Amino acid sequence: MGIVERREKEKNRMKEKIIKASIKIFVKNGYENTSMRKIAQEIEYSPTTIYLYFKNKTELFYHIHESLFEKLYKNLLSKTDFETPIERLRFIAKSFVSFAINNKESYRLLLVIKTPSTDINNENTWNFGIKCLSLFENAIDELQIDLNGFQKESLTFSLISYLHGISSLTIQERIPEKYKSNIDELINEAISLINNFIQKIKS
Amino acid sequence: MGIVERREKEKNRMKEKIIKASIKIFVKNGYENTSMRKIAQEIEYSPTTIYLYFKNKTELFYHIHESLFEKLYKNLLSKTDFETPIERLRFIAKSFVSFAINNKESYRLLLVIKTPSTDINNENTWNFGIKCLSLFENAIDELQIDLNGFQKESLTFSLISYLHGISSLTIQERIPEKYKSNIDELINEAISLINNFIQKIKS
DNA sequence: TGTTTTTATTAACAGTGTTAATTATATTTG
DNA sequence: CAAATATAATTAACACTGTTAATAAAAACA
Repeated sequence: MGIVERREKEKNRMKEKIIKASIKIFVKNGYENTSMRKIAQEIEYSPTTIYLYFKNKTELFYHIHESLFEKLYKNLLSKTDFETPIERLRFIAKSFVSFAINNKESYRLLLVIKTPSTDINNENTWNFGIKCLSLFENAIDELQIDLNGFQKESLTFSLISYLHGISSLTIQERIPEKYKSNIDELINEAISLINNFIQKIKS
Repeated sequence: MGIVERREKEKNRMKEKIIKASIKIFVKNGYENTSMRKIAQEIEYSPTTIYLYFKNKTELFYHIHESLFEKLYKNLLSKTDFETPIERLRFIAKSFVSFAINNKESYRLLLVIKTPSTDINNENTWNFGIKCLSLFENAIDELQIDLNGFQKESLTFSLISYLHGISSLTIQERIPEKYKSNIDELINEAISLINNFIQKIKS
């Protein structure tokens, strides 16, 4: 059954082609300013062809979402050798914010815009998102501190909330001038805050 | 010149009418799902009439933006008598996150969505936004701690970033189940973190 | 070759922000 | 008061949007 196999392959290649073009358009224009017609133009097919491979814009976006998370994940893992556990955590935190600032539209698509469908929030469809979270969780784990019954997840979420707050306020340009300070400094603060919080738990 | 005066008044009344209807629609449907036609329907005028009072959707949104910030501001000020300065800070912080969670779409319009125009980021047009920030700044001020040369603004921004991170991740439903913990607990953590950070600066 | 299945396209619908042209309503002037 | 002018509101239209139904083209199977 070589034919069936080839057609399967061609179908996947077409899907990839659409996704690749979509990423380009989505990242360039954001979600709302990306139209099916623009994507179609990019791949030189008619707009409705896309609907033969993806149910709708939402479903297409999900694939882009995943692949953008993968990109973030790779960024967080771009360095793996560290002297101390705290340095690892610091690196991941800095990389996270750097990614947001250097890939504004990607970050918006990932964590800022309203999810076009609740389906995306399905845990099963958050493969690389979960992986990113796990990186933080592991880094905190590696600090080998006795959390004294305190929830590790809670601490992880705290750190991520803080980093996301810095990132999103920055890229959405919702910060008045006087508050705009050195981002590096802020991240160091974030780590300090977490660090001190840990100290407090220990004692 | 009573006629000119009356016409001026009528113009303002019409503007108010449009703004009031717009708030309703914007808060109900979000920015993207609010159309000029829907607003027009609400006030029982033709869609293009709105353009006689506001340049475009963006300019109309700016007025809504301001009035939503005012609403937030009033929330943060809904209690003013406190035993200790730290309790004041805690109240403001809690109120901020509560506002976000109880007024999701309002909060999205205020601080999450991509600003439709850079004009909105003009400092002059952020009256109540600045006021909200000042509340935090003052509350931190009142702690009467020696920041030891550390920037007060930086600390304020840190706290707000953290609170915004918690708020936006929560209402945008970007948090996997296992990380969803008690919001109150998280806010207390936020204060603790800030507190501990302050302690560290002092020493 | 003829028939069936798959793939792609065109036409269409209801919706969007916004502008230009037109009508209706006041106000001012003769 | 009637005519001319200024203001307010409306309708028609344009170029977009996501998406579906109907049609055409291409490929696979008989």
